[in-house]
Amino acid sequence: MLDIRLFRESPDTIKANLKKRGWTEEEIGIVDTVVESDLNWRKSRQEVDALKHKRNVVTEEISELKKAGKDISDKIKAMGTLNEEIKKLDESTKSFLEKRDELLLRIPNLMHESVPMGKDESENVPLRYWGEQSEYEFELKSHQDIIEGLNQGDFELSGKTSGAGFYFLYEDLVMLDLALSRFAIDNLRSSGFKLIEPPFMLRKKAMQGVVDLADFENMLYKIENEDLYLIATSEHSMCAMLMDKVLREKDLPIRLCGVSPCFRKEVGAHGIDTKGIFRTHQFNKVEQFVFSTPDHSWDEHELLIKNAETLFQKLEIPYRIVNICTGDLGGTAAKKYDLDAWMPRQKEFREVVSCSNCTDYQARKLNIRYDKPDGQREYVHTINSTAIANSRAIVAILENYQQDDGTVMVPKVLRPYMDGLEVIGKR
RNA sequence: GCGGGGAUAGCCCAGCCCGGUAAGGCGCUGGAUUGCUAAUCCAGUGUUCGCGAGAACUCAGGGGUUCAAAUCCCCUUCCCCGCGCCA
Repeated sequence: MLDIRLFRESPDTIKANLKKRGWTEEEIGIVDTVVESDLNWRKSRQEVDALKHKRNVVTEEISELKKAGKDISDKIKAMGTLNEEIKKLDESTKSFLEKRDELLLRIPNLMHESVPMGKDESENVPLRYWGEQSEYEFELKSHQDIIEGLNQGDFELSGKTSGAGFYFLYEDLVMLDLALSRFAIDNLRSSGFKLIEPPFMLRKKAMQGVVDLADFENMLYKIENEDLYLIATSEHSMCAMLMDKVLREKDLPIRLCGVSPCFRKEVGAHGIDTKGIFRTHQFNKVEQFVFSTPDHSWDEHELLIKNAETLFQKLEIPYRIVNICTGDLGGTAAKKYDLDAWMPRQKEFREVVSCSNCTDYQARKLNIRYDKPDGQREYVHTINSTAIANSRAIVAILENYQQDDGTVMVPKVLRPYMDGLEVIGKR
């Protein structure tokens, strides 16, 4: 969430940001409502503080009188009515604050100036391209057909057991999945990232600090009768793991490499991706996550996207980097790059990596701060990026590395992780 | 799941029995002193409100008793030890 001080000092900054994000004038009115409830709270707070001060003074007097052995019944009587007033006023003060904070949670992050203006994903801006798109002399197959044709997985069985959006993978594709994880892990660890296997479920309090409110409805699976949600990425666990902590500046940046399955409801997802493994309710992913000082978070953001690019370059899969525009940027991020891999069969670039700087938006919700040498205490910045989203990387490999006989070459860098296997054939 | 012990500031820890408004240490910051460093000494070091003087809050979270709660009572969460169950 945003700093309440910004609403007091510069509400127009927030309004301009909302406008860029495509909010209507009416929706932008929420900013004034926040300012108003903040004023109400502060006013009410001052009144109740004055009464509490009075109470503390009387308490002190009673203590003195009692020591002196004098009568205190008058004082105690006055205290009764005072306490009633305080209780009443305390409740309304609390409700003003709750209203303010509830509204505050609905207001998205301030965007970086380099985020391009645009109404939706069609106006995202490609920044650079890498790799050469191969020429194919034969008719390319979809990744689903390749998987089923080679008997390396099954979607009908998973449909029966679990519904659409799940998959069974067999043999070489399982090994490929594991190889991708290990490939990404080894690269990140050698760059100094700390390897983490996190909890796959989080309490609401922790989850709320990391995600948008809407995500609870559209993305997250809840465990029945428990205060637990399945993570949709290890970003969630890694970000929440330091909630309520005060870090030291010398320990920053903290660079983490998370490995976990990801669970997503994908409400609203429909159409071409219903079959196959491109968009699923469950997949494995290696994630980069950084806690940084505000001064360095933009450097870290660039570092993470570079790391992701390095992985795809080593996999020899053509891609482009896209700067996500104002109208398509999620509420938590201040700026986001996508890495879109070239899919020769679909003849288009598809998102396989997403890299966001959330600045202090998550840190403020989770209360993650750091001590500066001058004694000041500030919120950290959080930056996250996919390293490899395995199922999507597999799709990219199947599309790019397929051969005319229906088999698929294994990218060279993955072969050491697959007992030297060079070609995925029929099982 | 059962029994016992815990949760206090960035970290460690006292106070709880016996209610009177968070002590001390470490670390960090500033200052003094000193060829330099170290050591030593002094001061500061939770959150919020207030232009300010100042004030309120803060002892895992919530409720209660009381003029007054870190302290007494109840509920919840988490951690540790033992038992049980278990990949």
